[in-house]
Amino acid sequence: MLLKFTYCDDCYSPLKKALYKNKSSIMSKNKTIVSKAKRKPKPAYQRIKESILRNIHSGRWQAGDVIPTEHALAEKFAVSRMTVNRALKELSEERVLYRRQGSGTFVAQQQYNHTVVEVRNIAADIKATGKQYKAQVVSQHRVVASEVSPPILALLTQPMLDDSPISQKSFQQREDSDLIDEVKLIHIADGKPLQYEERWVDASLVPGFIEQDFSIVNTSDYLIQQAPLQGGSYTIRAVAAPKKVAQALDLAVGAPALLLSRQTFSAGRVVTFVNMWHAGDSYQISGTL
Amino acid sequence: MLLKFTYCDDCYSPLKKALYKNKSSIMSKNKTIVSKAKRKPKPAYQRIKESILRNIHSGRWQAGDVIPTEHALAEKFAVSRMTVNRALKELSEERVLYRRQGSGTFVAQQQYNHTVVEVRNIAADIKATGKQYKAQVVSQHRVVASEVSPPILALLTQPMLDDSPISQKSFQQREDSDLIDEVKLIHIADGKPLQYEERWVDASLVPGFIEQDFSIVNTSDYLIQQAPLQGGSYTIRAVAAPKKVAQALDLAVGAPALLLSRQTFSAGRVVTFVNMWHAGDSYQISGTL
DNA sequence: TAGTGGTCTAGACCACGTT
DNA sequence: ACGTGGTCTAGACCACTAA
Repeated sequence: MLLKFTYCDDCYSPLKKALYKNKSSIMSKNKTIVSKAKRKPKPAYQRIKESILRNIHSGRWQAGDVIPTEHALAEKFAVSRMTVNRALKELSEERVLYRRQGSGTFVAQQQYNHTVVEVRNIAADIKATGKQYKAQVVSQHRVVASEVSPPILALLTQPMLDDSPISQKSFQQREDSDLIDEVKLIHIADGKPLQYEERWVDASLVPGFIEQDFSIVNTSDYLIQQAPLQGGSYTIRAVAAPKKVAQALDLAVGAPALLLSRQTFSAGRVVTFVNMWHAGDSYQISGTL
Repeated sequence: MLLKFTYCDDCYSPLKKALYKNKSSIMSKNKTIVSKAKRKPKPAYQRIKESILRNIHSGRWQAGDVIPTEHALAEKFAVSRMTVNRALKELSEERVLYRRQGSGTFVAQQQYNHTVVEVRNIAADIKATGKQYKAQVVSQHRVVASEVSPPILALLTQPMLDDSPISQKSFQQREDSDLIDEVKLIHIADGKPLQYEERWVDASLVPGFIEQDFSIVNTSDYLIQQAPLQGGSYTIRAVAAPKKVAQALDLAVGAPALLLSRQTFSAGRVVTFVNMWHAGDSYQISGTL
């Protein structure tokens, strides 16, 4: 007699049930011999995830399809619902599945077009490569809001993106008399200028900011210490280097520069806005997915 | 008499215990009156997360400090250990904490310098904004590897990053006679060219690729369907637009362009390498953190 | 060896969507 | 009304780390 187990790649559960049944203590003593197999038992939720991924990659489950319910999978894999729940929750965090309460769990559209980039602390990055890091302060002073150029002031006043952590409405108007700390500095690796940083900080939110020596203290590090940051928005653009940037980075005016701009929020207000300019030929953002 | 509840921001648990105790059915009937308060009860794990975050932001718990054990927190918040575990697991996934089995749970270094960027499918993005999307195929043909320019061929042969999902060593050499599919096309939104895409594909890994009509089928979408992608590497740079790009995007030669390059891997080989060029003044990568 | 986190159970009540 | 996922319990065994 032949048994076919189509659709059931790996539902076996290596002596799980027996082990966790604290009620079945009768048989537990004389059965422990059965499986001395040394291979580390992969966590059940992992095996479930892998099985689901196989079903998707093989095409058996197409994008948009409903997959079996938590109850059904729990029974199939002979595990508790919580374990299945963990597998499904992680897969939906990984955007392989999506879940709708009351409806079910579905296969998501495959989206390997999504690229996740990580932009890091430049000082730490330079030091990590073994190069000598130096920060040169170009200017550093406290001004009243009315002295800040309107486009910059706007970015200190309202979010630049619609889906920002803070809604436009909840923003409060800035007074002309508000104090803004302004710092401009150059980050240098082995003598080569790598980044020109222009930063504006709401002085009322980070009182001691302008007194720091930014050739020693990293601006971001200090802000992170002082203000409980809640989120931020950023943009990455390729721009023609304006004169001030060209001078700072030792470039020709109009040369391509990578500009990373970032707003950071705390307590419903913009704590800081920063422009980070990089020479196009000596800086890139990279990573893996 | 005065009771002080220092260090205990929100350990109260809104009638949780009673509700879940199916044993305490004696008192359940005449006590339900107590809290008709309509405010939606936030999940317990959320309240625990928020409490921990407050402890960190207030400076009570410093980076590197051990925080109370799961058992202790479970008791403090009057919840089960699994619930505390969920809160701590999520916070460590969010890099607020880190955990070491056998040692404890610690406050991580705050790293809001890390910016995560998401680059998406441009066709879908354009359509999502309500603009009319069009793809114009510039060229499309199959060539032997020896005809591909050496720098491009290298990117089809080996990973461009050290921390790529595939190690350099495991890479196999490419034969001159290997077939490469090459496609160049322009992505247009409401008549304005937004992206110039140059793509090379290992023809042996994606057989039908070159026969597609890429004015209809998105290159990435097709590849995702055909090959089980395992990962990728990318770089983002600001470059001066070369002539071919300038023509395609209607730019001046040398104008700043945002270049996103990406390798994608499958089965230990590079499936595809793509250069995506964008006019600096009409394209930006943005997001929130 | 004692204490930590990692995983798991076999139930439970609830909010939500579909019918 | 019913079935789905969301959350939670009060235990349990295990692997790991440190004393």
